[in-house]
Amino acid sequence: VLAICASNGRDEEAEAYFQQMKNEGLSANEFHYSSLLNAYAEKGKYEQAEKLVDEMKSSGVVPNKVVLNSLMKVYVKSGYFGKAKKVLAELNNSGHISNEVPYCTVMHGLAKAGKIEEAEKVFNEMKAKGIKSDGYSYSVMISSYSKNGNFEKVKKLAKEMESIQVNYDLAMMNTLLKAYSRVGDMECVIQTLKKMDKLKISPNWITFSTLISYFCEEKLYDLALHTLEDMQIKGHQPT
RNA sequence: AAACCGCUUA
Repeated sequence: VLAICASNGRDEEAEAYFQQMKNEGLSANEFHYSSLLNAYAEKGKYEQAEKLVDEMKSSGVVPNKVVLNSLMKVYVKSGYFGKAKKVLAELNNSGHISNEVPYCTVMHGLAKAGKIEEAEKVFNEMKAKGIKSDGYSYSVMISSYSKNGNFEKVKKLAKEMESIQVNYDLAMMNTLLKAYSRVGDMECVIQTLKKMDKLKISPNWITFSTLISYFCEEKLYDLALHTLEDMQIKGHQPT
């Protein structure tokens, strides 16, 4: 049954099996709960998810961090940020937070909803807790700020990010590049590119198209063309 | 064993 739930995982089938289990008086373990909860999370059925968590608590199953994490995801998805933050606090108190991921989930949700100040609060809280930040959180914040047009914040965060040791990767670089191009800071764009080169991070087509459109905006058509050629050399198709 | 994050109107 375990295997069936997991591999069918995503759908109503899992729910059906779960019901069947209960009807037969079998006790569900946390594995069952989490896979089912995930199915709910996927569909944004937050009431169901909430009920499930209550149920599992009352039946003595301890919600592990995966479960709580999934629950948070549902809340964020449905716009219940207050509840999401409560779950987050719960995670905190029980010392279940091993990384920044849960914070990022909330932050991202807040940022997407345009509640950037809230997101920043979460962000600061995270830092205050001394949770190691490997750059994902910065990515989230930077891109939200650049979307919001808050360029000072973008720069500040970017600097801050550079001052700590972060694991740069492609998505990060793309985030930075996009943010810089929105700010229109050519210097930083170039610097970022150099850094990419140094770190042997190879650009993908998103990188290229970000660059090209930025260059075009800056009327640097030669550069844009050059970038385009580069792109083809690396085997990317221009679209 | 399972879930989760950032470039996605790029």
